Order: sequence, then C-alpha cells, then structure tokens
Amino acid sequence: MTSAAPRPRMTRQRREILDALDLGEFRSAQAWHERLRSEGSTTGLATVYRALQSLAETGEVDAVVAESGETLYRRCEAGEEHHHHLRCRVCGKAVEIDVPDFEAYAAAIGREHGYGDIRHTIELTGVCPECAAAGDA
Amino acid sequence: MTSAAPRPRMTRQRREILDALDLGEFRSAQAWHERLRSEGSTTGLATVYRALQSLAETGEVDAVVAESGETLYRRCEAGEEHHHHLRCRVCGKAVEIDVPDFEAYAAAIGREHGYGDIRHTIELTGVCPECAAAGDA
DNA sequence: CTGCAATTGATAATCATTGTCGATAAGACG
DNA sequence: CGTCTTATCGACAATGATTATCAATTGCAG
Ligand SMILES: [Zn+2]
Ligand SMILES: [Zn+2]
Ligand SMILES: [Zn+2]
Ligand SMILES: [Zn+2]
Repeated sequence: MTSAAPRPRMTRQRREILDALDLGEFRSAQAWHERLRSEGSTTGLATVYRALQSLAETGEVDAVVAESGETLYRRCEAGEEHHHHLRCRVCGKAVEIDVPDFEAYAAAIGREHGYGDIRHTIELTGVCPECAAAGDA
Repeated sequence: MTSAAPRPRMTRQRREILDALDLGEFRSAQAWHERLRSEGSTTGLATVYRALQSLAETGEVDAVVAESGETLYRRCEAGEEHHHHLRCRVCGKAVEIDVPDFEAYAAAIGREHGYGDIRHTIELTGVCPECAAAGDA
C-alpha cells in the first residue's frame, strides 16, 4: 500500500552531509550546516534540513527534540536496532544505553489502559566528565 | 545559594489560568489562551505563556515537548511527586503511570558512564480507546 | 492610603523550520 | 557518450511558536 519508496539520489550535498554525520554528536540542523560551511561546503541550509529529516525517517540517524524545541540529529551505528541515549547537555556527547525490557513494559502499560499503537521516548541527559571538569556546568 | 524565590502576585489573570488548568489535558499555551478567551477572559497571550512557564518551573504543572516542538502543559495532581504519563496522541487525554525504580536506574547508568546531574524523560504516547473507536487514528 | 516594583497586554522582534520556484544535475534510456 | 525527465538545489520569503519591549496597571508592603 505504501508507495514504493524511491531511493534518494546520491548528490554531492547528500554525500557531504552523510560524511559529516559520521564523526559527530547530537547537533541541530543549523549546527551541522555551519560545520559543513566551515569545511568549505556550499550546501544550503534548507538542503541540510531536508536531508536530515529524510534520514531520520528512514532511521539512518537519530533525532531528539531538546527542551528548547530544536531537533538534534546524530548518526547511529550502522544497521542498529531501536535504542536510547545518555547525552551530555553541554557538549552533546552521547552514549547508547540499554533499557532492558522497556519495550515490552511500555506495551503492557498501554494495554492495561486500553491505549493502542504505543510509542515511547526515553532520554537521559547529564554532564559528561570533561564538561564537569571544565566547569561549563 | 538560589535567591529567595519571591512568590508571584495573585492577579486576576493568574487565578483564571490556574482555574482553567484544573479541568484540562495537555494543551499548548496558545490552546489554553484560546480556551480562556472563549470563556470570556481578556487575558493576553503573553501572560498565559509567562504563567505557564513559571508554573512549570515550580512543578505545579507538567510540561512536555511534542514532536512538533510545541510545549504542552497540564495541571498535575496536587503536590505530586515526579512521575510520567501515557498520553493520547489524538485528544491529549493522559494517565499518570508508574515506572518503578527508573529514577535509581537512571542515576546508576549515569554513574556508570561518569555523567553527573542526570535527568530523564520518559513519555509514552498511544491512542486512547475513544479515539481508536472514533477512528481518528 | 501611598508608593513602587511586579505584572499585564498589544505589538514588534526572534528563531527554528518550511515553502517557493527558477536553475541544476542525477540517472534512466538509447 | 548525448538526451530527457524530474528529483534535488539554494537563495530567499513565509510561517508559527515563543520572547522581548515598554507604557499603563495594579498587587500589596508599609
Ligand atoms: Zn560534555
Ligand atoms: Zn525503546
Ligand atoms: Zn503529571
Ligand atoms: Zn484520545
């Protein structure tokens, strides 16, 4: 039923974005754009937004909504399953964590209340050792 | 250390907002404002934003950031402790849920990775029975 | 009752994100 | 390889939520 997903064209811009993603932590679309520009890329901001959104939909990158409302993106381990992060509020450095049984637990709670199509969000944030030492608290 | 919190003045506007909050589900600041207006209130939008923010800081109302980036507010049970919700994506109806030991679990994971000042977010969303029946899926 | 700082509200300003649209270039096909 | 079709670009305008301004009010301490 879902129209055959037409795989995106491999343009120079998309390639650059994928590359940049490889070495980074959670950053906003604008931050990724700035980084690209600082590396000499001429890719436009709107293009970065579009690419990140598309990548997030296919699960190739993780997206989290910060308290400020900005959406932050990060490249995940290749072909990785659903998972969660412990992220530094200061520098964005993230660690993937394991939340055993939570998936099943969530579904059970939903059933218990008659809710269907359950989805969940678990975000852990803190201050990493480096940032704590630097006192950027 | 934290400057003595000067309790907010009890103005007509603040009272109205508190009252409206009593009977509601998760709604955006703008939605709460519209509701007030429809009830005859003349309270301004900026005031609603300010009141909700202030209430969220003191924990008198819960605030969650939707995927869209909007912040949604809801009045919680009086004097309630930290807790989490199972919320309907369609109508906003929410149930408070219990996530045993997660607080301790989160702190442990943080310690394990050297992260400090751990905070967490757990949001469960689904479609409530009524909305499922109505097929607004 | 007075005086003044906290609060309000209409409005302008921000800021992230999305839409527009002519120009460009993947990539299918021959 | 050339062509052709059309997804994708990018500069810029538009949107929508939230915040800042600032003069006018008004809790409320004294
Ligand atoms: Zn850090
Ligand atoms: Zn999960
Ligand atoms: Zn609550
Ligand atoms: Zn519902």
